[in-house]
Amino acid sequence: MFAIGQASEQSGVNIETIRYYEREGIVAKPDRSAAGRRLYTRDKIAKLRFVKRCRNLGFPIAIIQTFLSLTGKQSRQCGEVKAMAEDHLVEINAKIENLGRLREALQSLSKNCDEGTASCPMLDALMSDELTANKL
Amino acid sequence: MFAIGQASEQSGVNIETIRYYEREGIVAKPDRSAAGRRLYTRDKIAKLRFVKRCRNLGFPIAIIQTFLSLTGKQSRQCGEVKAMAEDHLVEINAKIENLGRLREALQSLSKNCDEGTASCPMLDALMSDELTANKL
DNA sequence: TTTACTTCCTGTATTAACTACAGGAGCAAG
DNA sequence: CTTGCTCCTGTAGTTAATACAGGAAGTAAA
Repeated sequence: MFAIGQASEQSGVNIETIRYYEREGIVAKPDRSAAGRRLYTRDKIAKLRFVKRCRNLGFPIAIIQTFLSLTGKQSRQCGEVKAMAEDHLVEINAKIENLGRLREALQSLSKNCDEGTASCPMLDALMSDELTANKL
Repeated sequence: MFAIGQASEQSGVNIETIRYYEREGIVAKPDRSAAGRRLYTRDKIAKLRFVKRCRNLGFPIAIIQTFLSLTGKQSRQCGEVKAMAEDHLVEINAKIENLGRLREALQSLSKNCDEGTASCPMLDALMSDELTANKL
């Protein structure tokens, strides 16, 4: 079992943020030591890390909670799980596509620098609404 | 020239958010009509759309401002531009990798549903710290 | 075991990035 | 010229954190 400071270090989630997630019911309450200190299992720390990653990718807490809930469902609710998973796949694919375009833009910018040119056609493409505009 | 409502519709950025960005100096002030209404060029709307996409991908405003500033720099500052672009590429690659893993997890979840199995090994992998833990 | 140092506790306040009014003015169609 | 929409400024509320304040608990050397 790990103290909150270790949980924070291992998950990348700020100590204050961990307590905030607990207050708001975003993650389950951890056990407490005799003196009332929070004690985290590896499993709970893994969940914190997952939340951290998803937040970093721009998913709101509510969506992350559905991600987490998807894993815990009984197979009885399988149809529902499947539908939700597939809904989110569309959004995730759009994000991957947009990140790919941003990456190309920055690569092109970096390459143009080597060549002494100043403009960047990739950045213009990134701002255009011709592709995936409706997905984000 | 477009009114703020049209700019909002075309960029996906809420009207109130556009005004907020202007107040905070995140985007340049638009021209005004004789009666004082904001008027947006296609170019300004493209920038709003870019900000929107980046926010959606989890980048904070400050980073997005550096993205935007990268395009406008003189080639004199090329070295600096290149270094910043490459810094961000590391982060973007980590995001793409994590999104790829999330996608696999959801696909595996959806597939497991078809097969009647309830657990999801991919989601466990997503929560592990063995890969790219330090990048996000 | 007393002293010193660090981590943790609860509770409240502040921040970042929006989002939602309130109250009033401008514009466009019938 | 009035009905209905969009826009204006300004202020207040929301979400997701983040930052203290003041105190208790663990840790470890003197």
